[in-house]
Amino acid sequence: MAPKAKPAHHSEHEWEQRATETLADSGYRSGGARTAVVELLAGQDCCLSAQQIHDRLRERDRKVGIASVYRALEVLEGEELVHRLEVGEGGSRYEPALPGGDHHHHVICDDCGKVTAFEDPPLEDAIEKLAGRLPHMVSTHDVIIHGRCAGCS
Amino acid sequence: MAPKAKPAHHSEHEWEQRATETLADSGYRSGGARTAVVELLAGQDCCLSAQQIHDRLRERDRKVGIASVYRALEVLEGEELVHRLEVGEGGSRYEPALPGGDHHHHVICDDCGKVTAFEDPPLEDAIEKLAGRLPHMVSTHDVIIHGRCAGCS
DNA sequence: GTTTTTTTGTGACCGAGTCTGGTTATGAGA
DNA sequence: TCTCATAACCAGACTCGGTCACAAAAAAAC
Repeated sequence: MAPKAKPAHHSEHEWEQRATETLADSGYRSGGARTAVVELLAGQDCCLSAQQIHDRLRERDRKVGIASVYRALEVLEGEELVHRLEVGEGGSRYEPALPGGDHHHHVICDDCGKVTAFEDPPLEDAIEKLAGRLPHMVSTHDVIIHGRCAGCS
Repeated sequence: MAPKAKPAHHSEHEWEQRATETLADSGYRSGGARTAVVELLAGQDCCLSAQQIHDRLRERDRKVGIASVYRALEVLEGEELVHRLEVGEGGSRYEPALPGGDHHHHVICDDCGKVTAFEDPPLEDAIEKLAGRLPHMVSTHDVIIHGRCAGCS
């Protein structure tokens, strides 16, 4: 029902490959910092903050500047390769955008701050129908559920 | 379908009254700044940023400090009288919380930044059912739809 | 009206995110 | 392979939303 953390499977490498190609096609050069960010994100399935990305890269001895992380994320978001979401607590989070609307949403524990992903087809359905009724050109959507996780009750 | 800006009607005064009572019951004294914030919010039906609240109060010659605005909002959120939401673009927004789950969600135009409210019973329904399936004690939820408004297309 | 306690405003402060300038790496063309 | 224009990089300065600390002002309690 609520897949916790899917183990690495092929779609992640697919994403990395797609990302690399898309960036090249759009005329971006292959610098170290951006590549490192793409590699890290590829191995990740749920959202990370820019700071987390920065820290993890340093742990792996990829000394990229924080500004480069933001720049890379900005480019990736522009190419619709990552999805940025605001999750409260001041600060955006980023996750790889999988193709074909295959996406999940997030539950936040207001106690411990833990973020968990979930998928729910009926919810997607309701949103899709709703999108047709709005006078907007709908591109993406985020659903954020607040509550208290099992551990904090 | 998507009510733009409902004219002031009784529920707003109800909210103001309820807010005042709740605050008094919880032992808060009636200072000028918090009262001003409550009054302003009561006349508002959709979300405002702290900065917007601060500015509008100054326009009305209520010289409240920005810290007081944040403090008032923090208290009101704690009493579940206002709902805080993250809408992107760095910064929270606040709106009066109407009783009984009677709430709306928001569409953001990624071009001009305009925020519009909408209601959608089927969506609420899907979320309610989903909440039962999650291992969390769900308290609130936000749905944020990104797109391009009619004016920006 | 005096005392006690909350509330308020100011200004210093913090941290996420952005911008800038100078440096380094990339890739295309000779 | 060498050159060179340009993209990408990093560090550090800066912006801006939000918080903290503290002294002054205002409520309630007496």
